[in-house]
Amino acid sequence: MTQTRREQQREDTTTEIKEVARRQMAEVGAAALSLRAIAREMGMTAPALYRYYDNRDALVTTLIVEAYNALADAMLAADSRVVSDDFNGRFQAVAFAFREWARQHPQDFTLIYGTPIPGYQAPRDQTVEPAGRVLQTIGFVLTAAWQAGKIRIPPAYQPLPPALQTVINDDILPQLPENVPAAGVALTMTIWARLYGVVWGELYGHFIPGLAESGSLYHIEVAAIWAELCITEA
Amino acid sequence: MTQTRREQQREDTTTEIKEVARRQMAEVGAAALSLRAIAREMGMTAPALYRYYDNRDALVTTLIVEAYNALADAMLAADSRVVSDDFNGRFQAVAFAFREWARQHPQDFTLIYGTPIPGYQAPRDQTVEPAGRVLQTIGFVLTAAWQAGKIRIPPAYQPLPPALQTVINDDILPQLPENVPAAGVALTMTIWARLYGVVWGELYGHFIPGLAESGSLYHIEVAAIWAELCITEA
DNA sequence: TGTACATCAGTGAACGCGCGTTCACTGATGTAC
DNA sequence: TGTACATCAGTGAACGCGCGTTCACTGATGTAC
Repeated sequence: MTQTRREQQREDTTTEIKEVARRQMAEVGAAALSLRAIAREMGMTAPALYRYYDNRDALVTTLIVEAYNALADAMLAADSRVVSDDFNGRFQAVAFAFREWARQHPQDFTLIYGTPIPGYQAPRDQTVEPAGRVLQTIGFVLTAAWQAGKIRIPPAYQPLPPALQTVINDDILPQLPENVPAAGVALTMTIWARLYGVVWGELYGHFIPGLAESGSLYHIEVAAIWAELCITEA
Repeated sequence: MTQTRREQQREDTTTEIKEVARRQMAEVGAAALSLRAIAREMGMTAPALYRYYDNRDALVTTLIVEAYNALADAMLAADSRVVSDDFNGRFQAVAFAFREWARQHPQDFTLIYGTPIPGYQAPRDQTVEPAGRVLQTIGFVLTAAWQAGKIRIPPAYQPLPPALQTVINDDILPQLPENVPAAGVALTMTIWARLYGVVWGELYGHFIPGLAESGSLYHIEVAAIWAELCITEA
């Protein structure tokens, strides 16, 4: 089924709106994203944008969903480039893809993981699933390594506090493959937090200015995470 | 030296401006902090605020500096409430004070560690020192525990990558007490990142909705950090 | 192939609102003699 | 204790700018016969 000229143009314009929006987020921040400014940069008038998005929030939602998906895809792609039984290699690949994507798309990374936009409420039915994909990508590698007997779940995760155990059992595990242990879900989340914390700190200078480029701290952290999990045969 | 009525009033008004500003940050976010809105809420006209702050950015800088200091003070106070040779207890106290303060002052926590305000450039000569106090509070406890031989610096930190080693030696160590090892500085920063990552994730729902209240994940993470550092005598 | 009609992208004016900052000013508070 | 003067908090009008969204419209693209 081929596209008519009109459909083609509509697609192009939609793409351009998102591109311009992302560029503007980099300049003025997501909170100040302005339909009028986007239209101006595109040489259109603002009301024309309402042909493409119901309102400003709908555009933001699209940007958020695409950002989560792009990040998860980048991580999955990195994982697939490593031999599947090199679990340390796969974890490193996924972890560095996370950082790389953040550095290449700081405005998108900030959109999804930075301060929420005041007054904007993300529609859960659209954003929850893509947001979960990022965590699942980390969890996927960990699960594989764990099932292969190459990593352990640290003692601090066992037993889980009852409240956490319940939430994970009820809300999370049903949506995951079988054989994923509840403690592994908790572990995945804290590992995400570790990666995120260092990337964010590098990105916005919460450590030492000028340190971000090298990524030294991130290298150390990724190595430390694996060392903590890895089962070394004496 | 007693204050005149005028000085007293000036102080009160200055305090009130900051209070109102913080409340507004909670509502609309730091990026949308508005002098006119603050004045309105105080029953004044906007130009009057220029008697107290040179401009909007000057007010923001004050809020940032006070937030860093309040957080560091809360952590130091928590530390001082624990017997000084109970290093695990002190670390837990400091770590939980960090989380508690974030939960009680989410707008201030977001101001200092969230997305930077677009167009606002923090004056380094005012913000760097207070920002450092937070990291130093963590480092202070770790250093004491390390000097007492109770914790080790994990192998991933030794040797440090040369670039990192150089920056720490040149820019950081001169401002710290003697006997602080360079690897300890790096460790302090990644530990901050771990605490920060979990707190941020809880605060803005990047894990599981409804999980934040219990703090289960944070408990696990704090325990896991100490377990990784602790030297257990067999 | 040609004509009549439907679709829909984009316009331009308007509504009602917000902002930071400046300026000349009023009037209360504080001070020096 | 009383008077003259200096200080300074706060006002109100103005400048020049921004925003999201609505509405009635024009004119090009696509479609059915």
